[in-house]
Amino acid sequence: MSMTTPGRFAELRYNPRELDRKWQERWERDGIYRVRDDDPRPKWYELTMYPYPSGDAHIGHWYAMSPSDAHARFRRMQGYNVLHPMGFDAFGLPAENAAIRRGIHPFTWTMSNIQNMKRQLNSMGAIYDWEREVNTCLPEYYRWNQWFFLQFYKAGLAYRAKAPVNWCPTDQTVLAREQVIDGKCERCDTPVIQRDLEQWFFRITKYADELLDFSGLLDWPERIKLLQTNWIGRSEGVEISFDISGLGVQEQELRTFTTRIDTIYGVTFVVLAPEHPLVAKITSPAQRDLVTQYVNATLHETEIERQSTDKEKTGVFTGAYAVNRLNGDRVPIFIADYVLRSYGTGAVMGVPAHDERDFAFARKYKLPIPVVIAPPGWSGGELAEAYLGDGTQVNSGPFNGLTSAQGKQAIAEHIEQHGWGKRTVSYRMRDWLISRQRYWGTPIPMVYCVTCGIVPVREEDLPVILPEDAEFKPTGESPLKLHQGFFNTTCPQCGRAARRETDTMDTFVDSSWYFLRYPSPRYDQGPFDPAAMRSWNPVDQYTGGAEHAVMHLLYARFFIKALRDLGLVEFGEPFLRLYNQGIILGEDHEKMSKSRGNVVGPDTYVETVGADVFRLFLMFLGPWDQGGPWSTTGINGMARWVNRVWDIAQRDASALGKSGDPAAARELTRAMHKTIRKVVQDMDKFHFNTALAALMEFTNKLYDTWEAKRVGWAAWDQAVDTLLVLLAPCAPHITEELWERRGRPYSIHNQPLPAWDAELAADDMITLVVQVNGKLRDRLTVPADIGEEDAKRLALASPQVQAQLDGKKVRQLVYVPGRLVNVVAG
RNA sequence: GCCGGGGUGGCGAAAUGGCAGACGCGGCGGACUUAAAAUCCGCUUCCCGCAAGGGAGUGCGGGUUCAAAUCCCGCCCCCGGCACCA
Repeated sequence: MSMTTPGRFAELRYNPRELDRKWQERWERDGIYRVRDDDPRPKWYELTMYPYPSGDAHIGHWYAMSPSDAHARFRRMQGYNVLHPMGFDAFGLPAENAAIRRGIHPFTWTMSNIQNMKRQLNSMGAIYDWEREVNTCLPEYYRWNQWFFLQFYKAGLAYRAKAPVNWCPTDQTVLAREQVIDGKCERCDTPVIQRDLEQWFFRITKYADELLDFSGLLDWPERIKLLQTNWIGRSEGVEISFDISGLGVQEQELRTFTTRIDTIYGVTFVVLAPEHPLVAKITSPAQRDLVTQYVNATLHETEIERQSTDKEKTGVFTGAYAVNRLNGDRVPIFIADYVLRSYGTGAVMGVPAHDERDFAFARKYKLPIPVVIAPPGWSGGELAEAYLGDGTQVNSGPFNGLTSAQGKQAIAEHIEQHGWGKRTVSYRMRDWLISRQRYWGTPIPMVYCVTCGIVPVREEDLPVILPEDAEFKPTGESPLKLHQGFFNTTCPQCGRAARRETDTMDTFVDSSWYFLRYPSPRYDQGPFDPAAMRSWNPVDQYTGGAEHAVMHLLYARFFIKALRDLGLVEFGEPFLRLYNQGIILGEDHEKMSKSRGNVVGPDTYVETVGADVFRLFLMFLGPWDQGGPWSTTGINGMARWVNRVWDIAQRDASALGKSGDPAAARELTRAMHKTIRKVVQDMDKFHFNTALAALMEFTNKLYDTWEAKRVGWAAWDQAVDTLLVLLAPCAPHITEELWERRGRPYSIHNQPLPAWDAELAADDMITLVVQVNGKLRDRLTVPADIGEEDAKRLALASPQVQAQLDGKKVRQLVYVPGRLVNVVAG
């Protein structure tokens, strides 16, 4: 792997390696970050998304984890009993690929990666309590995935069905959705095609409406809620059937879904998805060859080809007609690949005048385009393009003259009265396909018996252990299929020979409940100790990348709602507050990836500048939620500041004398209280960059104060101690060292956060800004409690203002208390 | 195409109706040094001016307001997500 190597850095006044090691060992020995469930302080569960153990932590891991650690430490110092655990999302594809390519067993590969990543994470100096570590690839964890699966199966939330899946023709395997990038296989770039296979699903759509309700959340980014809302894609409409009783097939009607039932009188054709089950039945002998050809062509189309919106609409006439029951019109039935089998009923009514796609289709196949919703000011002529807006119903029989909004209501009622259809809701979201034709995952605990059919494994027989002695061959077949000892089993019901399900679960199943496990990671009577789980969950603050908006975050919300309905948890939302950090890009402003060779590794930085400088630098880069390109320029500035803190904290305050100038002490105290306020408010909102800027300013203030030699040692010491305590969450090692050197009681991390006093933070004198016609003309230093009359008088008296007025008449005086006077003249 | 985020000095960025550019990087100057580095101090948006001072300025164009980076309308560019969902 090529890595950007750091250049030369400013020399630190201490040895960061020794200091980091000293305190990490001491904290570990004393167990100061060990978390107790029975601590009387209020609990705070602050979680960051656990990493996939890829082997080497990169800058992105540090960018996600060191600020979240600082925030958890901040809450800790605010007086909460904080649980901030860490674990590993240890199942997944890369381990299996390593096995195929290099002959290392996925377990060995994963565990050695975890070991290395733990070393790297420990070098960060986080408050992780490793006694609570969760590792999803161990049977003690994944057996509960299987147990949940069985509960879901019993409750009808897990089911098996035939479904189209993404298939990579080169790798000869099914791909997960997230492995399909722009319609291509993420590994070999081969365009993916669709195949129908028997798969296991979780019935997430049952919770679609509840997942749209975010009222149980305390603070989530609007953006994520919007992404989930759009992903779920709820649309209200009408399922309306067309009469096909004249076709001589078993089905008497053809069901379509529309959100524009007001346009029903404008239907001039009906389109089925090529995979629609009716296609074979209704196609006329004359059209059979063409239709078969089209269906086959569609099946061989890649996803990108089929889904491309710029592609010209194509379709084939089936030779059959359907009757629009509202007006008795006989309209042709087509098949076209732009209609999706999986949405709605897999069939749509074609209203060319009021739908862009139908318009293009009708143009191409010379179908009529009657207007049924008159646009405002419509002359009665032909439309140049589809009109999608509201208007007045025309050519709509008894509904003429209504607005389209009224038409929607009236026509829907009319249809329901006649039993031709009903108002219904469609969702874009599909059920969650959890089957993976992979080895390195949780075996799905199901057995196929010739006599009994699909039979669940008995709960007491869990876990279904992933066999270690699997053979990894690049055939695309799961090693489980080839493993006789695993594959062959007996039916839990009748005892006869049976075969095991060889698919494993999507790893998003693991991450849907791992946060319930941290409070009791070794518990073996159930997925979690109910009391421990309850004492911490739900998660108070979750942090992680926004890329998980419609996957992990949505799946976990579903999972918890399902567990609630199974009576396993009492709450309906797993994560009360969510904050998304941004993404750190490479120096080339591109996403970091091994293939681009722009990956930055943290280890060299930690070795040269130490954990604290590196943590601080990442937090100071810019707003945490924004991310941005990596750059080492500036890391020196952080080392320089840390040196200044190092220096200032060790100055001998007795050199200042006992009693200083009270005014100078007052000024230092004021700066201190302002700093406390700013830092506490900013840390609370994850605004690390501005919190650190405030601490830098305060450091500069301390330098000036020392030079002036006007404060006594008591005020000085209090200010320096405060600086260290405020800095401690972000820079845990040096603050602990300096705290000790200053003779303060161990540990700084057990100190309470100081409180600010608004009165002590208040200014005596303020700068009164004086504007003339909105332009800055003067600044006056005045008492903070100056009255309106005095302020206006002083402003007018200003020579700068007088010069600007120059005979002009003063028309208005705008006074903003404590801020400015604007003289309006003309 | 639709949805979301963003556009401010040479650079990372502050400021969410009231002093634009806090803090930091880089740069320039000074002190210390035989010298350099480090450190400390000062300056650093652009233009005019010796200066005092003046003018312009937050992607572009308009508007609201005593006052706009901030609010409103129209447009351009960058990043992310979704993308024939009827």
